Amino acid sequence: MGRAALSEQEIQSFRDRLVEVATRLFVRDGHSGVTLRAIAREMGCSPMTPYRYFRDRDEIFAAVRASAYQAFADAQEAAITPDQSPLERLAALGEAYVTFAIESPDAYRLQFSLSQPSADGYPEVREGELLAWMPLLGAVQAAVASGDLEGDPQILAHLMWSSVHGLVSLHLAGKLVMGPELDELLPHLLTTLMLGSQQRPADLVGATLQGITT
Amino acid sequence: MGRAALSEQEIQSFRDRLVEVATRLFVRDGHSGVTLRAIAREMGCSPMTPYRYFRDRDEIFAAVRASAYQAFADAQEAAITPDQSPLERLAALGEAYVTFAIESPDAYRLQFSLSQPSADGYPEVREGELLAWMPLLGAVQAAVASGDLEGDPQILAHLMWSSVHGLVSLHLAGKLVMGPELDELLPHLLTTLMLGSQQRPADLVGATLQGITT
DNA sequence: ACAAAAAATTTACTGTGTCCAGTTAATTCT
DNA sequence: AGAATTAACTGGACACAGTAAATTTTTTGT
Repeated sequence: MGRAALSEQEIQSFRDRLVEVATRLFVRDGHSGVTLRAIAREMGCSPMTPYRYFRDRDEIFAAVRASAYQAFADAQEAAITPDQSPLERLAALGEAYVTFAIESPDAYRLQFSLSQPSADGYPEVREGELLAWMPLLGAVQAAVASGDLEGDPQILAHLMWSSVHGLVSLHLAGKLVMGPELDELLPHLLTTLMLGSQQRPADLVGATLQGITT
Repeated sequence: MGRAALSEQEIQSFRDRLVEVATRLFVRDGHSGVTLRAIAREMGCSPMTPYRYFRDRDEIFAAVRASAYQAFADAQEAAITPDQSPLERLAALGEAYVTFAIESPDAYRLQFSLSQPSADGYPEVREGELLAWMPLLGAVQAAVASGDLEGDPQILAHLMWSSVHGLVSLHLAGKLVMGPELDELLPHLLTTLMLGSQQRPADLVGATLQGITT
């Protein structure tokens, strides 16, 4: 009949390459440096070619975001080792979270900036979010199961996530310049959250976390 | 000689009107709806006229941001009443914080979104940030002075701010759809933070805050 | 009334995302 | 092998953005 349609494999490969290029541009030139035309120039194709593989600009950015989430989830997974106690694991996840945000601020911005278009209609993005969320949830569940923390794991995990996110977020936005810095605040935040979420003697939990986060 | 230069008063009045118009557009059409041309159309002047009063687009947005901070600071101030205990005051500030963010999500985004250009070089924005920060810092200082909380007020205030900011931030980004909602998380967050920041019997502080935030 | 100077507008330029019409290239049927 | 079909791609427009330069309008002192 006619020309064969692109195979799933070809489509995926083009998409992957484009996401890679877009990410590089993002890191190099920041948010406003990533234009369809710049991507196309960098890929050696016409500005319209990407439209065969993505509906529009938003879908391209959704793919880049999904990829960023994947990298983030990997970093979270990598922070986990079998020998950690639940609290140690929580502290390690917090550390990894902050480290990722500091080392890849653009990726982090891409994932969490408020002016990002919502993930509705982009299941890959939602999927990435869930993937990145699992390690923390698992660690909190373990901590509750072991009696290190008390409360609903879903709620506790949300509190920790949002708190650390808020801290990182303000740091990246350059709003922590007056007064204490991120390095100083993170241990305080973690210990405060832990202390507020359990019944054990405060000095015990505090000592455990201080040993990890400093 | 020639024509008189614009008085300081005229300049300020034009700027104020423009910020007002821009804010309205922001609320109505969202981030991408606010263009210089739309502002000019709405103000009944040519697209170039604003350039007499602002250096460029960034400076316009800085003015809008400063104004948003002002409104935010006002909301914080309004949440304070003389008869509140330190802990009640903290809870009230947290409530007011969240309420403002929910009711004026665009203003909030404008202030805190990560992809916002930094406040460097825009002293009015920095000033607004400081203004919005003072009530919380004051309340924390009072709470430490009264013995309700323990620790460095600067650090404690930062922890509270960033935690609540993180929560609101994730909510506005639509990332709290799975599991617990903002209404449920906020009281938990506040009590957890308070409990983690003091030595008093947990049930006492918890009861006080639960009474306020629900 | 006139000249000069500042304000405001018009025009034009570059760069954006995207639509549309035309072109190229690959595959299959005869 | 050759023709027909059809998907992939290209290049050129368009509408919109921010803004620089030139131009016009308005206001004021003489």
